[in-house]
Amino acid sequence: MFRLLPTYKGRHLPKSLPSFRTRLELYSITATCAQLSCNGIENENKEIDFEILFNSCTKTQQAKNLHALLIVAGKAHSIFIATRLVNLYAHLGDVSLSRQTFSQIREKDAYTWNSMLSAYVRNGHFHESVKFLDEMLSTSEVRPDFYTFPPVLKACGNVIDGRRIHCWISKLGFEWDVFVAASLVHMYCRFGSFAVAHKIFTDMPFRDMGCWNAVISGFCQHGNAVEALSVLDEMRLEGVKMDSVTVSTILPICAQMDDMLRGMLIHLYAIKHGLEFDVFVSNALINMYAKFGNLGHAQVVFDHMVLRDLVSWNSIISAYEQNGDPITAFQFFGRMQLNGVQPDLLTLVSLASSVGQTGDFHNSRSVHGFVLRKCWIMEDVVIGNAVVDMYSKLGIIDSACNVFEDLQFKDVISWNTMVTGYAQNGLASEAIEVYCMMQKCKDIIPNQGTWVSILPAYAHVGAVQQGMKTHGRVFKVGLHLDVFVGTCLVDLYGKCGRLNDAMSLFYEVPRTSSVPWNAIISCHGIHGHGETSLQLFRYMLDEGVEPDHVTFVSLLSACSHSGLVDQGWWCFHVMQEECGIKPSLKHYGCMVDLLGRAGNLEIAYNFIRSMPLKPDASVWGALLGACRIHGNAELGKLASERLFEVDSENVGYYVLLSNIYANVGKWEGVNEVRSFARGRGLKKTPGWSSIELNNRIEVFYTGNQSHPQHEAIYMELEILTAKIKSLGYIPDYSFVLQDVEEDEKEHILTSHSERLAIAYGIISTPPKSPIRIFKNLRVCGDCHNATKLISKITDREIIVRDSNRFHHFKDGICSCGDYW
DNA sequence: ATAGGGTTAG
Repeated sequence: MFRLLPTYKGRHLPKSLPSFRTRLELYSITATCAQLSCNGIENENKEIDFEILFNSCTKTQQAKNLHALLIVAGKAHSIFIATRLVNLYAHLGDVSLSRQTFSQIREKDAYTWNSMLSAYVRNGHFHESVKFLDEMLSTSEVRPDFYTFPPVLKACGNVIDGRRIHCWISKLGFEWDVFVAASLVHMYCRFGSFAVAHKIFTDMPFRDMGCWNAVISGFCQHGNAVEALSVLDEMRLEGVKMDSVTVSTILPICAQMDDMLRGMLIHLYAIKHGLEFDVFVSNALINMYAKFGNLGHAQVVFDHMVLRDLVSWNSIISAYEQNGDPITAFQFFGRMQLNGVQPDLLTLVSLASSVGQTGDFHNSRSVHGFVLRKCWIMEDVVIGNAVVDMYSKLGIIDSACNVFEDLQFKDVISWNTMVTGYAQNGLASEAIEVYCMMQKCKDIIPNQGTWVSILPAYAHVGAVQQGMKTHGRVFKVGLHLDVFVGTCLVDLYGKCGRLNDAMSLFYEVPRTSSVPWNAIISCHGIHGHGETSLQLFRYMLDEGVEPDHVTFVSLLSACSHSGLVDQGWWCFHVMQEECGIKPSLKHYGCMVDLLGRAGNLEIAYNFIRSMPLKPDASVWGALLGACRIHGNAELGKLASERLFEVDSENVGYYVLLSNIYANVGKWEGVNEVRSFARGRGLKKTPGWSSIELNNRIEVFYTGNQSHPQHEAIYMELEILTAKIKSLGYIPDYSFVLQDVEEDEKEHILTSHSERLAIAYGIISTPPKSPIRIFKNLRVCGDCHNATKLISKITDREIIVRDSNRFHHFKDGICSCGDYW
């Protein structure tokens, strides 16, 4: 029967020689055909059973081969066979082949048209399906029947199309078919036309489970959970029992409404009524328990499943990924592959997110490569966004940016992800730039996520004016009272030195979660108002808000900025004994900072040695910083040795150590550290300060003379220096870290970036108006002293935020009381 | 050979 092959030609034959694999498949189908044909084609009286061939096709190529075979066998023109082919291609996901086959059929009946219609719907080509229905209605070839309408009702994307189709249904008299009516009800509910839906529903002469479910799921898809539940109650009052469809519709609602009890009761119901082993029900249960953070229950449901499909595997993988256990998520992915289940787009979304959490560089490339090979990045934004997010979480911001730029279609979330990516990698100005580009896209409407990504970027560079403009926009849409947006605003005002504004906003946002509390506690902390932070913490406890690990980081660093050693110990104790939170490295770092800054260097060192965790760079770095403040070169050397064992790449620490040596005049030590750092290819982070004027951020680098007004700035600085000298200012050369002559030292001090920014502020703003400065590094002690006096002679408030905290200078004193 | 209502997402 392989005689069939030479005649296997025509437009369906592939142009090039089929691959070995394809040929194998071709032969196997041909062989089956041959077997059948022995008593089939040769014996004209018997029909070949093509059923088995249709059922054996699992890939488009196989279907094409079968199609070719059918042409050769002269069967393809049978309307029956041709319609089956339309369906086969549709099931395999290739609508264009369905359509091609459809067009080649000369005389089509309602079956054929209906099949093509559902081919579109099944593959998500909703717009085409509605157009196709119009085509069908305007042809005289066939008349639609009640199989025609349900799929297209499911497809229509707006209520206008829905109404149009409803008219046709009424005209043709199919309105009271149960399936058609259920589809109508569902469609109207989806678009929120509950009155119409309800009318059809109550007028129905006969209602089956499908109708009830159509109403309930219609409400759910419209986001109306409360209505959905009330229909459910109504249904139960009428004595109708929930089936597996009802249960799997309602379980996600329980998760959405955070109603664990109801969810568990429905789980019990499912067990009692034997719905437990329905794949949809089990999958919905896994997802629900995952959303409640109850991985144990999710796991039990998964383990008890007899049959698992792709969604089951995706659900358990995402359950672990979303609950912070990416390692287990990956293990399940491995098991899934061992079970021969092929991953889909959603699997890869979870994997990308898992990689983002583990920081696994190697797997990030695998995930990206896999997605590229499958061409999924072109098909769906979601996976593209997930990859962008993955790269930015790994800090590979260039790759993130490349993927982002290559996205064919970008939605709000793509933009938000990119803005957040830059912001969280410390690249606030790039984040702002991307946000500006986004605003130029007319079809992108910012949402809550947009504000949550851009506001921290503004806070980071101190762009309070732009931040306030955003506040206005947020206010217009009522999102300023959203916990997350509200907290970002609190943080913005706090970090931009407007504590009063931060406080009044704080009182407006809902305060039942720890999120806004953490922000306001931290804001008072960096302003040196440690006592206020502690007071807020007490209020928080009084209001019954449960503190989390972030709360204690904010509190401990607040204590540290204000030198509240005893209170810090108290917090450290409360955290463990009363809140049951195990201290993390961050908490230990804060404690070392607190003790060290207060001058208890020995205690800090012993504290580190008694830690149950292996100290990381931030812990040793805190000790090193304390040694710099208190001029302890000996312990500093020890701390730096431990420090470079765990992190030898951070320039900041080399600078600190060399500063310690410079401070005590050990210039050979300075040179040693510098050449060591240079040998590792590390360059000192240049210091800069910025000031926001007229919605623009101006940046000054230390010693920079390229500013258009630099002459005026230096002249102003000379005048200021002369004035403050008359008030008793003596330059403190211990902050000059170069081994140079005295007059050179004075020049170095006066051209520190913060002084340039302050002088610029003084000559560019009206007298007595406050000046707000940002500095990327810590303010040096000499500048601190000088700024105090400048605030006095110019009668201005000068607010300087450095990498560590706020300094509020007024009338010759600083809010930090020289403790910084 | 065709039909309604169901589970996973950045």
